[in-house]
Amino acid sequence: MTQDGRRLRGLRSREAILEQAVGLASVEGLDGLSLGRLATATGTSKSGFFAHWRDKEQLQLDAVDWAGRQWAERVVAPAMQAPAGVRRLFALHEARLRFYGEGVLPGGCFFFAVQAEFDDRPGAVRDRVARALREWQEFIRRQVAQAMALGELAESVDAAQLAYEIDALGEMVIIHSRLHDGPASLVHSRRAVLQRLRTLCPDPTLLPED
Amino acid sequence: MTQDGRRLRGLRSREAILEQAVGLASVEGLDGLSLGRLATATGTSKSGFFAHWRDKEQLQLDAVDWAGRQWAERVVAPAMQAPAGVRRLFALHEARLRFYGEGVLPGGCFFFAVQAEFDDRPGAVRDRVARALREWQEFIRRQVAQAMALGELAESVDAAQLAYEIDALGEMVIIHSRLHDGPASLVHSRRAVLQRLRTLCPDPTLLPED
DNA sequence: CAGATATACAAACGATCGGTCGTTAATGTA
DNA sequence: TACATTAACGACCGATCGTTTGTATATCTG
Repeated sequence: MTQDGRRLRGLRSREAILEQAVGLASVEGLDGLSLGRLATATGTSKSGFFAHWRDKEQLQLDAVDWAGRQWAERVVAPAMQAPAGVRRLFALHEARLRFYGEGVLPGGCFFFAVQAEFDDRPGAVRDRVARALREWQEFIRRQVAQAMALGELAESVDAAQLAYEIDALGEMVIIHSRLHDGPASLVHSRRAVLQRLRTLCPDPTLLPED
Repeated sequence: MTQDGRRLRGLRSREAILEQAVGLASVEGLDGLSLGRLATATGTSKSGFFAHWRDKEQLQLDAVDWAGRQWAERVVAPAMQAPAGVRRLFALHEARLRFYGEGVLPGGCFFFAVQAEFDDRPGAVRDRVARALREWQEFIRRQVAQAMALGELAESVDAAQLAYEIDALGEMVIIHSRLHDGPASLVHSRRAVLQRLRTLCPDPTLLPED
């Protein structure tokens, strides 16, 4: 093996720290997360972080990337196994709800917490978050367009509009499930998207009834 | 006049401080808002706050109430002038979008910022926020039920489900408009709710076409 | 093996945090 | 008029914040 000592250990602890950081940030935000608490949670020292990152902002930027990769692996990738079109579109929404429902992150959703924190605070972190969310929104829009091309959605559909609605109904789960409804929010969100797609789909049998 | 001196001045500055606090909290959250910055913004001293509130949490609780009153005056009240039923329901959504679009609060929406901050943090503030949002959700649900009773919405409608969808599409505007789309988000949100209501309404002429 | 590099730490820095204390002056009450 | 209350302040407290410095050591590179 080429490297089994310092380098690998460094990578490992780097990954471990980022995982903890993303988890904690999903609860208290990326700025609300203090280096002191992160050190306690990872069982290391505050000053040790500066061997990996120049300052807190660099750590925040890497945390955003890490959360994006986690989302790609745990939400996007599973959904891509469904056949392209309206089924994949709904699989995407269900994978998202599963991600929330399983409590993968203690705060529910990293990006929700972070965008609420940084939407009014200019800077590199805000730009990185905005880009990630723009790519996600654009990804949904492409799935809608593909479903239209396959004839699985009415031609009258406005792809950007439908993508906006699906994303809104997904994002809303975090707010509602944590603050009052609990699991009822998941049901509402699932049903809303399902019925919306079934209405627009010439062949509703492609989708579950309920 | 019964009081024109110390008492009234106290009330005035109390209100002025709360207004500033709600505005700042819509940007950086209720906890992200520090007493030092609030003092600077209001042109007073930190220690002066403790003549009005026992500690920061009491100020936060009053800020939640103040924001709730502002919402009632600037969103609910105007919408109540529309005739009951599906028109009032849509007027409610439009009043909300107007509130956001006019930039009444520098951060867009107080409750959005605060619920993202406190949804995972037990305590009195979280409970107060949760109650306010539950009442708001319940208020929308009653408007849906009333529209159904008036025969302006199909009987097959699930009131809680529709209320959830309308609220989700309203809340989402804050995220999207601040982080990427800008005004396009307002258009998407308006259209989504309008078309949803028109589909469910036996007499779509009650609502604008677009 | 020698020297550079990478990982990690404890200790301390100035700044800022929420909060306390003592004081002053204006006002309301008896 | 005498006294209690209220609004507001400056000075200061201990805690915590992000960050810097210096140091020790394990690992790579030559």
